Amino acid sequence: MSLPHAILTALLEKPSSGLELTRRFDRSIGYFWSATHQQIYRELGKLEQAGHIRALPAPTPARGQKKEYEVLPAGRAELTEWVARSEDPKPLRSALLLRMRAAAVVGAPGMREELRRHLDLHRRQLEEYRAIEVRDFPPARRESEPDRLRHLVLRGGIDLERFWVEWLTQALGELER
Amino acid sequence: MSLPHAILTALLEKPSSGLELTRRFDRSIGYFWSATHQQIYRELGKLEQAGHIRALPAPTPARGQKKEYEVLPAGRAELTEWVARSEDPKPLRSALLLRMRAAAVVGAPGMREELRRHLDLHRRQLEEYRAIEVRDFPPARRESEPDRLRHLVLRGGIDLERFWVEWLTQALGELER
DNA sequence: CCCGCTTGTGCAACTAGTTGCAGAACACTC
DNA sequence: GAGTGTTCTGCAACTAGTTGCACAAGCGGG
Repeated sequence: MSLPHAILTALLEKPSSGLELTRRFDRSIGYFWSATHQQIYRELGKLEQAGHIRALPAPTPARGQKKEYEVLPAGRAELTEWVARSEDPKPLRSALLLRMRAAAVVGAPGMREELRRHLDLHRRQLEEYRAIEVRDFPPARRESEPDRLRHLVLRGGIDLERFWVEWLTQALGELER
Repeated sequence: MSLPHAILTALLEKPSSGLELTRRFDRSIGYFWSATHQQIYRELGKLEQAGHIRALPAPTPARGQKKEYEVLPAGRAELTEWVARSEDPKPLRSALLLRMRAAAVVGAPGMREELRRHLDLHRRQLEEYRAIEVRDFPPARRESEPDRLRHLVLRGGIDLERFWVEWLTQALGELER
C-alpha cells in the first residue's frame, strides 16, 4: 500500500500530470519506490475516486489531453496518518544473492561476468547519487528539517549502493582465487 | 522467475517435503528470497509438471500425506543455466525510505518510535546472522569453493543489516536534534 | 473410542506489479 | 493537407505474491 502514498508525496511537492509524475518517479522518488506509468495512471484514478486528489480544471477535457492533479486536504491527512503508521520491514529479496547460493550448489562459471556488470551498474548509480548530493545538498541546504530529512534519504541510497559495490568487489575477489 | 530456482537450490541441498521446504525458507534461503507455504506448494506442482523434480514414491499416496521431492537432471540443468543468466538488479523498494521522504513534506511526528522499532528488528537479525556465521563458518570451513560462496552470501546479509542499523541510528540522531 | 491438537497439503480469491498495445491531440514538414 | 513523430492517457491481460480457509492423517489423553 505504498504506491498511493508515494504519489501523494510527489504531488504535494509539486502538482503534476501523469506523465510528469512518471518522469519524476524515474529520477527521484523512484530511486526507492519505482513505478511504471500504467501503475501511476491507475492509482491516480483511484486516488481521485477516493477524494484524495483532484484534477485541476482543464480548458478542454478530453482523452489524450494533459491533466494536472493536486492533493486535497483529505489526501494530505491520509498521508500524515500513513507516515506515523507502523509496518514491518519486508524481508529482502535479492535474485543475485540467491544466484550466488545456487552457484554454491551447481557451480559458478559464468557468474563473474554478471557480477562485473552489476558492479558497474551500482558504481554508476552511486556516482549519480553523489552528484545529486553535491548539487542539491550543499552544507547551506542542510538546515531546515525537511532538507535534512531528504538528505537522510539520499544518504540511505548512497550507503546502500556503497554496500553493493563493496560486496560485489569482495565476491569477484573470491571467485578469482 | 526466482522462486522455482530457489526451490531447486533448496531441494538439491536436501530433498524435502513441502512443509520442510517452508521451514527451511523461514530460516535459510528465505533470508534473501522468502516465500509462503502456498507459493511453495504451487511451485512444486509446476516444477513436477515440467519434469524438473519428482515426488519420491510414497507407501500410500493420499491427500494430507507427506510427499518428498527430489531434483531430476532436467531440473539441475535448468538451475545451472539460470545461474549464468543475466538479469538487471531490480530497483530498491523501501517503504521506510519512502515514509521518510513523505515525512519531509508533512512532518515527522510519530516516526521516532517506528525507527526505534526497526532498529531493534535489524539489530536482532544482525545478531542472528552473526550467530550463524560463528556456528556454520569457522575458519576451517572456509576452504572449499561451495563453503566460501555460501559464506559470501551470509556476509552480504550481515553487511546489509549493518547498513540498516547504521542508517537508522543516524536517522534517529537527526530527528532528535 | 472420540475429541482436540499438530502436521501436512492444497484450493480460491485477492492485491500489487508488469507488459503490450492503442488512441487522441498536437506539432512539424514536405 | 497528408504523413510522420511525439506527448499524454489509458485499457486488457498477465505474472508474482498474499491471505484466508478447508480437509485429511496421525497422535495423545480422558
